[in-house]
Amino acid sequence: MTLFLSTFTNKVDKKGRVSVPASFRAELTDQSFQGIVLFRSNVHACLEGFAYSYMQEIGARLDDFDLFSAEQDDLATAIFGDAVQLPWDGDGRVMLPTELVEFSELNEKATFVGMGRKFQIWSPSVFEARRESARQSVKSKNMTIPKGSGGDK
Amino acid sequence: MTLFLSTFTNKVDKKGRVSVPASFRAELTDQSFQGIVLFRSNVHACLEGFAYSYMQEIGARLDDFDLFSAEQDDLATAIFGDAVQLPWDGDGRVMLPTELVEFSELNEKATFVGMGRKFQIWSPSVFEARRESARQSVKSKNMTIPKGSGGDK
DNA sequence: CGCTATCCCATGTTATCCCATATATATCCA
DNA sequence: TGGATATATATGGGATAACATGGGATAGCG
Repeated sequence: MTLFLSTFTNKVDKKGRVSVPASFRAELTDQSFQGIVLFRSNVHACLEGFAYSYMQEIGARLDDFDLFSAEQDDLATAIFGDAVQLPWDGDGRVMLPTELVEFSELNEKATFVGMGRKFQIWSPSVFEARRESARQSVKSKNMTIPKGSGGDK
Repeated sequence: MTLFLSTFTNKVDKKGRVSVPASFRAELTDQSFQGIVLFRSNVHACLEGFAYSYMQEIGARLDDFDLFSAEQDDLATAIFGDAVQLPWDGDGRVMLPTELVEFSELNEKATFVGMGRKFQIWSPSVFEARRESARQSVKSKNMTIPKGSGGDK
């Protein structure tokens, strides 16, 4: 099972290419498609990345809906229509489409954030702000982690 | 397993030809018929495209209806009766029949929308509205994709 | 014969491939 | 232990192929 961990910041070259962190690639070697699938986040100014196999899984689940039903149509349009399929080259780099670069404000560097089954791609400066706001939120609302989980790192 | 992803907008030239996106073609190379199967959507002002193999599966699903039921008859007529087989040329272009062009208001550009097992072809401007409505619908109705391959929807 | 679709080739743009280099970490042997 | 050599990763850039598109030539069909 794929598990994306840790944070890496790589350079976006003038061709629009960026190296996918090697440890992320290692999680994705056994799939039919050599690359990643990206979406725009509908919450933050960042991109969300998934394994191609994860998309296949969603495709299979959508088959449980009635063909031509309104739900199936809406979901398929919102999910698959918005997805972008990016193969990597021999050196593990992908080409970020300009729309996605603009959307997530990736000017010269891209921060890959592992989030388990998925990962996110941020502009480093935007991500710093996001990380800080998350920290503040946890602090002010006095959030805690429910018992049973492993504890702080 | 075929999986149509992302959206592509291509030009319709004065001969009525459109390039089928290369990534879509790649999903369809292994079939006996070199081309796509199209018919008019029963819901939207767009065209629906399928892999030939998926048409066979639809046929199988239709068998779940009573052989002479009114619904089976209606669906079979709407889907199979309306279907058009379009072979592509050496460069991956298909000729859109004028009835289909008029039905879906494809004047000079055509937007191919990946929807997993199938894809749709829209007039770009019409699709913009559709995309927004699909997003809203997913959001407001709180739609989710069922977990696992089980039956719940 | 005239219309239209199919085939074929040309073109510009852009992505992909491939190799070179830098840097860091790991490995090995004296 | 030290120092030199390997391995993996990230990055830069030139050569090449792929793709979308235009248009002419040819073949089929009415």
